[in-house]
Amino acid sequence: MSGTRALQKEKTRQAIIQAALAHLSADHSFSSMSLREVAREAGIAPTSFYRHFDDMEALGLTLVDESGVTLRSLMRKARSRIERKGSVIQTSVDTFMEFVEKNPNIFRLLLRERTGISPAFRDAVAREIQHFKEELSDYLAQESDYTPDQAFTLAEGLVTLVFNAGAEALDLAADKRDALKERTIMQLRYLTFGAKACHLDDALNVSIKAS
Amino acid sequence: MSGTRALQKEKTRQAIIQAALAHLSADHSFSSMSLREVAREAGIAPTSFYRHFDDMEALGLTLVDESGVTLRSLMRKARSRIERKGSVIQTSVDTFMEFVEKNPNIFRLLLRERTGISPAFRDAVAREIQHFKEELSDYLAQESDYTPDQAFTLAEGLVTLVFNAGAEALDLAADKRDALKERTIMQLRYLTFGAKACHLDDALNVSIKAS
DNA sequence: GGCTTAAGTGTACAGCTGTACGCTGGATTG
DNA sequence: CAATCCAGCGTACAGCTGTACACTTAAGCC
Repeated sequence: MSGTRALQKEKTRQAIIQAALAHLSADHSFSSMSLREVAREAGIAPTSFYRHFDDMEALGLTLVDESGVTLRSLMRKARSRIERKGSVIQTSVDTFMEFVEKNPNIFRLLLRERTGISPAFRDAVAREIQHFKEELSDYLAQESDYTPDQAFTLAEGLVTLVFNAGAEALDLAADKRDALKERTIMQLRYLTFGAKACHLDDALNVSIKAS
Repeated sequence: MSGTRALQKEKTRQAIIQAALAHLSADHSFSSMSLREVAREAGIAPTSFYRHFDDMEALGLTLVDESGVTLRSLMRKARSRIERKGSVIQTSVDTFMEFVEKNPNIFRLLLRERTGISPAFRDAVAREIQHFKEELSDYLAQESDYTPDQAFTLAEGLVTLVFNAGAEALDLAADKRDALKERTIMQLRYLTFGAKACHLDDALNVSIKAS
């Protein structure tokens, strides 16, 4: 029961995971990656792969799950930063952009498999993003007094804008990245301000919606 | 010079293009499509493919260009609808969603290759979307009196939200699609309203930005 | 200390891929 | 009419893929 065996197994399992992540890049996606390629990179025989995963799809789903863990720890970090410093929007964007810069490959994985070939992948990524939206929605509903629907609509918009900015930042030179970041921040402000106004509006039973 | 020959050539060229488009679906992307597959579907020998395109990438770029044509005709249509009926946001979303529903495969192509493996593809798609942003930006700047920067920032946000909604609509049942459409419209309203407010704000030299 | 279990190996095979090459037959040209 | 061109074909080949199968060898167990 000491687990010399189990320990070694876990070690090569991690080697496989790391090999797959390492091979991700702008010019190499997970779906274009072969089982043999991963095995080669991990330093094992192709057939040994099966001792750890049923097939490449199973490995991919594991990667998505792992990236979910990373993302959620990121969110917790952002929240504590907000509680210390205040500015929700600025902090969120900074934190997210930091994540994209530090984990471009994980982000690329999510980005690509979100619209990829495998239904299981698409679902897994969609679930991660949905988490993101819901957590932000809860936070917003609690801070201001939006209705649940309004909070979710706003949160969804914010997440969409930030996520997309991250995607564009990936391929951008550092100087243009700052401009993008600024535009994104403005867009988030517009959205938040509009939501607030519309909320007050509803409360007063007036309508700006026709505008 | 009558062109029986050239005519036939154009015909099989179109057959190739149509074969590629027809084979696109939720579970089959362009990048996962082989040259032989396209040739089979088009009813020609694999090697005949080379009489028309250098390789699959060249065919892909052609498809992206064609989709650009479709998109731009779409925009013109939307604009004339707006001039007749008025509501910018509602009309834009309706038109775009109609496009996505009628040309899911073209939209999938753009969506996937935007984050794909090939730099040429990514650039081509980015250029199409940039067109979109710029045309909308011009339109906004002309209708209201935003500064060019503000107009572009707003346009970019709007395009991002609509494009993403289209992507999500692809995999959604019809009943949930309506809810998504409604949320998207609200988000666009928030964004537009916030931009307007912020613009007036700037003009008066006050600041809501700290909010 | 012997028996069992299982992670990792090497070989093998069928099926797919892109594409080089030489040919054919009908349209085009002079 | 004869000469040329060229879209489309069939064959061929090397290189890659996933994975079935039988094996070794070291750890775990009684």
